[in-house]
This record gives sequence, structure tokens and C-alpha cells, in this order.
Amino acid sequence: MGVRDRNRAEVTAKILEAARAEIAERGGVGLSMRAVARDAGLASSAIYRYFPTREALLTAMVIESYAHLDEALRQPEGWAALAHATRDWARAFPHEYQLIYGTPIPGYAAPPETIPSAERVARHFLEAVGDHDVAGFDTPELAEQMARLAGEDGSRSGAAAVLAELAALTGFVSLELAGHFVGTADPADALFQAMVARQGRTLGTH
Amino acid sequence: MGVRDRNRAEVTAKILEAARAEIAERGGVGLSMRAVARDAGLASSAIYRYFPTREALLTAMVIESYAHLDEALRQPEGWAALAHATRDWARAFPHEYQLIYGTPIPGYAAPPETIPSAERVARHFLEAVGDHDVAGFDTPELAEQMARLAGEDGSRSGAAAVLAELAALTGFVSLELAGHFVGTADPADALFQAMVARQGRTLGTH
DNA sequence: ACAAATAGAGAGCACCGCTCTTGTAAACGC
DNA sequence: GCGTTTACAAGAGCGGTGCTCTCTATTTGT
Repeated sequence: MGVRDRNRAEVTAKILEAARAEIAERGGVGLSMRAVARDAGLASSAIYRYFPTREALLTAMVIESYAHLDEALRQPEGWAALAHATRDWARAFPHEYQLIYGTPIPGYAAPPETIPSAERVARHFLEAVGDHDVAGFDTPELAEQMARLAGEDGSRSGAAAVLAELAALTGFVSLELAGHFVGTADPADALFQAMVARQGRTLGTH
Repeated sequence: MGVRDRNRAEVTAKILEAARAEIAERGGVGLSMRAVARDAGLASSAIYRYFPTREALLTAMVIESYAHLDEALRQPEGWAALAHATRDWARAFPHEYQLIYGTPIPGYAAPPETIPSAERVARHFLEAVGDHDVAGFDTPELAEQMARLAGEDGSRSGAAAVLAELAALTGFVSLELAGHFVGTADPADALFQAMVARQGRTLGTH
């Protein structure tokens, strides 16, 4: 790796850093290639040498955000702790959260290379639940679909239930961030607590 | 109401229709005032006589979408039927769904006038569950927050549980629309069915 | 030392939200 | 009936966007 490549890596890092700041402030849809280029000290055209399209830069940011969330879920143990950590992280970095779990940016479909990052996050929750079965999620179709995710010795109904409860978790956080609870469950802490407790009962985490 | 006003109403309707088509095709974030004006047969500047900002037009579309969903939930009875109708509607009109339950458009906060429309949708689900209590959602904080939503003779823990399960429902649909189930629960019908059944058990709908 | 590959800058295209000015036609007051 | 006010539509324009093309300077491999 020559000087050329090192410089290239440095400039790339600078672009990513600028993009991170832009997203933190204005969100994913508001990400402007020109603004990022400006912040990185480049002409607006030069940024396309590093990221051929806005979409490519966005993809890099999605992967970064997954890694960031993954890190936030390293030490919490058990479903409830993971759920609370996820909500806390989402409220601390709402734009990063929405980059991952929010409405896909139009014309932007999550590219395959983000899937491993997404799965790494899900693994925390799968491990927290362990390998026991969950009643109601043990249908033949689900068993077939969950085979890969559950692995050799994991419970397939458990994996299905975890997926469903992850949907509930992200749904709750998304609604909260969007302000849908304002007239009713605001602040939403009590409702969240009750929901997480219900999830524990559903998943058999006790 | 003179001829003047009638014309104004007609042009407004034309604009809304064009906006509806634009959103159906390109989504809320992709809504372009200029494109809508073109479709409505107006100069790009003339549209601002009817909707002072893009945000105002978007708000009108949000209210329309709520009404559209509300209509789709008129005849289904019971939680499971309502849940399936919601998912079906979301898959038929994904951009309208995301306009309502997706990531808020940056710089756009759901204005207060959309709240009644949102509540009208929620009412379907509240009525489906009825007025019985739901274990685990009967904390003092929730009781206080749910007082208005539950009404005089409604169950407050029931209302809280409905809110939580609505979050689960929208979370599931949002993840499905965003393609998050692609590597795992795809198609997501079986998982959805299992989740709805679980919701029925949680809410005591039988 | 020289050809090839690479990085950056600048101009430009077609689009965006929005504003300001100008022309016109309908409604109103007398 | 006529002048005035008011509503509306159009056009030009501002500063922004993603992205491309061309041109120049620098670094690289040989």
C-alpha cells in the first residue's frame, strides 16, 4: 500500500466523518453530496472519485450505523436490557436509527452488503432469548424460513418470535421518534416498560 | 360561494389529485411542487397560491392518507381482521403508509391538525378490543396517560396495550416494506399471522 | 525520462423550493 | 357603465441539488 492509497484512505475517512456530521444534523434524506464535499475540503465534483453516487455514500453510512448500534448492544444482557439500550441509542442518535430502521430513502433499496451488519445486531437479541421454543411460532413455514437464522441447535420458533418482537421494538421506537405518542403516551417510558415486560413473557425470558 | 370559490376548489382538487399520483409513484420525500403544478396544468409559481409551502401540501396528503386508511378499516371486525387489513392496505399503497407511519420527512413535523385523523384510525383498534383490562398494562402512570384515550367507561390498561400492539403492527409492516425480512421471513405472511395471533392472546381477544 | 494512471477543479445540465414582478381578467362600488 | 380593487396566473430569477464532462496537475510504473 503506497502513499497514494494511504492518502485515498485518509480522504475517504474525512468524507465519512463529514457525512456522519451531516446525517447527525440533517438526517439521511438531507444528506447533500455538495455539503459533504465542502466539509471535507473538496470540490463538489471530487467526492465522486470516492463515492460514485449518493447512494453509495448512504450505504457506507448505513453500515457504519449498524456497527454503532451493534457496539451499543455489546454489554447489555437479556432481552429487557437490550431493548432499553436500543431505545436509548435511538433517542441519542435518531437520524442514525432512522437511517437503519426508518423509511427507506426513495430510490434507495438496502443493498445486500448491509445484510450481515443487520444480522449482527439481531444476533444479540437471538442469543438473549436462547434456544427455547416459543408457543405460537412453531408452524412448518416458519420452521423452514428460520432454519438458517436459528442455526443447527437453535430454536426456530424462538427465532421467529424474536423477529416479531424486534418488529414490535423498532415499531415502538419509530413511533416515539416520529412523535406519534405525543397526545397519549408521552413520555413513553411507562408504555415502553410495559411492552418490554410483555415481550419477556411472550419470549419466556425470566 | 361564488364562481370564484368554486373554481378555486376545483383547482385545489386538481392539485391534490396530482399530488396523490406523485406520491403513489415517488413517495412523500419525492414530492415535487413543480411536478405537481405541471400535472395540474399550472405554472410552477401558481401552485403556491393554493399551498403556501411544500409542507402544507404534504400535510393535506397526510390527512388524506389517514382518511384513506380509515376507510379501509371500516368493515373489518376484530383485531386480527383489522391488522390484516392494515397490512394489505400498506402493501397496496406503500407510499401512503410511509407518509403516515414512516420516518418523518426532515424539517417536517406532523402538525397538530393531523392528530384527529390519526386518532380516528386508532379508534377502530380500540373498539375491537373493547373495554376489558389487559394484565401488565395497569400501572398508575399509564392509567393517567390513557384517561383521555380510553374515555369514561373504557379500560385504560386496554388502551395502553392497544397502543403498544399498534406499535408492533406498524413496526412489522414498516420492516416488511423496507425489505428487512428478505433474508429470513420472506414472504412474511406466516410470521405476520403468528404475530397477530400472539397479539390476540395478549389483548384477550377471543 | 516518459507514458499512463489518477486526483482535483470548474463549468455546465436539468432539476428543486420559493419569491418577486408583471400582465390580465373578473368582481365590486358608485 | 366605468373606474378601482382584488385574485390569479405566468415568467424570470436566486441559491440549492445530483451528477457529468473536460481540462490540468501530480504521482506512478517502467
